Amino acid sequence: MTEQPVRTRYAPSPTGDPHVGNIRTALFAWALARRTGGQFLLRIEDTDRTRYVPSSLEAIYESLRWLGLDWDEGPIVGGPYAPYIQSERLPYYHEVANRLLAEGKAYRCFCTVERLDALRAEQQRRKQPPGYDGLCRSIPPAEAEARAGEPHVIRFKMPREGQTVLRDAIRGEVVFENALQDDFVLLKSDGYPTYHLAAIADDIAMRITHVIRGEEWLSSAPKHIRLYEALGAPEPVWAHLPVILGTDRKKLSKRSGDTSVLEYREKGYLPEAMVNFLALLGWSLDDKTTIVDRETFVRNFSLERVGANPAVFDIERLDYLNGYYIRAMSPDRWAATVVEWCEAHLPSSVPRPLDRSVLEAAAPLLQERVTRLADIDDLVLFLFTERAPEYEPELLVERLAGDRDFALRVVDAALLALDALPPQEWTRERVEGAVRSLESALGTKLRKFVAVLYVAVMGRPQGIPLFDSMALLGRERTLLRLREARAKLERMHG
RNA sequence: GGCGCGUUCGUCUAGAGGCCUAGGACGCCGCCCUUUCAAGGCGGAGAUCGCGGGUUCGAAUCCCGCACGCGCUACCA
Repeated sequence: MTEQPVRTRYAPSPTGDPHVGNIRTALFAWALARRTGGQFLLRIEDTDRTRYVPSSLEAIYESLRWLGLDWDEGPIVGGPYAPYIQSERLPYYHEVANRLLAEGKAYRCFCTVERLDALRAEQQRRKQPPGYDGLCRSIPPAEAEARAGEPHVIRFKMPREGQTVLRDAIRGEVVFENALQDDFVLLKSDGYPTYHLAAIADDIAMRITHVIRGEEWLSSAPKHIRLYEALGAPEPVWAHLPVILGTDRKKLSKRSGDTSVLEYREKGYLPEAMVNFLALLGWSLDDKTTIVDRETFVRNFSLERVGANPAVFDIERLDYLNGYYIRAMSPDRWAATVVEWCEAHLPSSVPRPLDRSVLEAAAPLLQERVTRLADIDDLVLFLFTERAPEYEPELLVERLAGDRDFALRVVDAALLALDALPPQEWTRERVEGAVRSLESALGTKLRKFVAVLYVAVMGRPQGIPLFDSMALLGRERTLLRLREARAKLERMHG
């Protein structure tokens, strides 16, 4: 509905790698900005020096880049409201706090941490709503100014009566009793602002029109609404996104599964799959659509179609989408993806650079059986080793009801038929012909005995098609592996 | 404890009073295809719409209560 260009922002705090729930918020904020032809900003909220993790800055940029969420203003790219890192904007927050102080909308509080702790403990013991009791609110301004050199914080004067109404784009009206709110801290004693001050002061300064954030902020919305009012700024459109839960229905965290966005990249998930997955976690296009590419998402996104109920992060849906996008790739792009992935992920014992022609030939075979890029590893490793990857002899007869003698006959027959193929005739077609000839030689259907050959060649009973595998492997390595399999079978009996 | 949000197949969801004997997708089961594994095709099971009251000719859809889940309750974000 919103056709006016909108300004949204993603404002993470650098306390670690961005989590999927967090990045979903970024995705929605980004989509709304793009959809309306507005701007999407990135702002770093590093006002808690004790939780600061330097490496997370790069992780934030990398996560956004990976998913294609480009920011119009923010770190690196700059913008008219720079700087976009809060620790570089301290003077501005002091200015805002002082203005509130001067207008009597805030006050200095000299209460010690000890008193606050004791107060909270007492309130809990008496089962009273916790919160600052407003002791320092009554200190005469003149006295407070005289004591300005002492350690203190600056608190906001919340109204003590009446209600504050939040009009949320996703949840409708939410009413809060002012009597239940307390005078929250604006400026900490270390001179840094709290989230409340910094976020709102910046949202105002940066002309943010739509504040899209997680549900965990819903409870503090009245504080923010009152701050907007005190600063004489028009309220933005608020939208509190539901939380994302783990399979255990608890808020997604390290305990209930992987949460770091970058970890999904390392496991071989495609950004387009992740975007599609995240887009449908809380938002829907209609009653049928489940494949939503980035463009479709942007073109159709609206806050009106975002649900208010928490969603479970179901990895199986992500897997499905990832497989879908892998199969949807053009053969060329897929081949390039395979080469790049293998160069970076095959064991270091495999010499580089890898043989591109082998990987390019295997690519189409991989495309229809890979869910995550990491699945490629086990599927192609056998092509880059002299012998078959290590395997137990029992594996050779596993699908033959343990019939060792039969397995031996299969291998012998295969050896005979394949050895008869001269090197220049070692093609997929001829290999297939040779192997299929075993049907009559052994008097059994191919499917009844191929498993032995799969294991002999690739060390596992399943993988990419056998004839292609043998063709790619070449005559010598194939025969070598069959002979080794034979030796294993002979030794087995015991 | 208080305040707030939420509650449709196992999961993501469609549904904004009659189109719902509740639709789609993932997953699951079966069949087909097939050199393994997949992929693909076809079909199936699966939600008395958290529970209880209302309002209405009629409620998944509106109202109230309850239950449960989650969030917040810091000089953290």
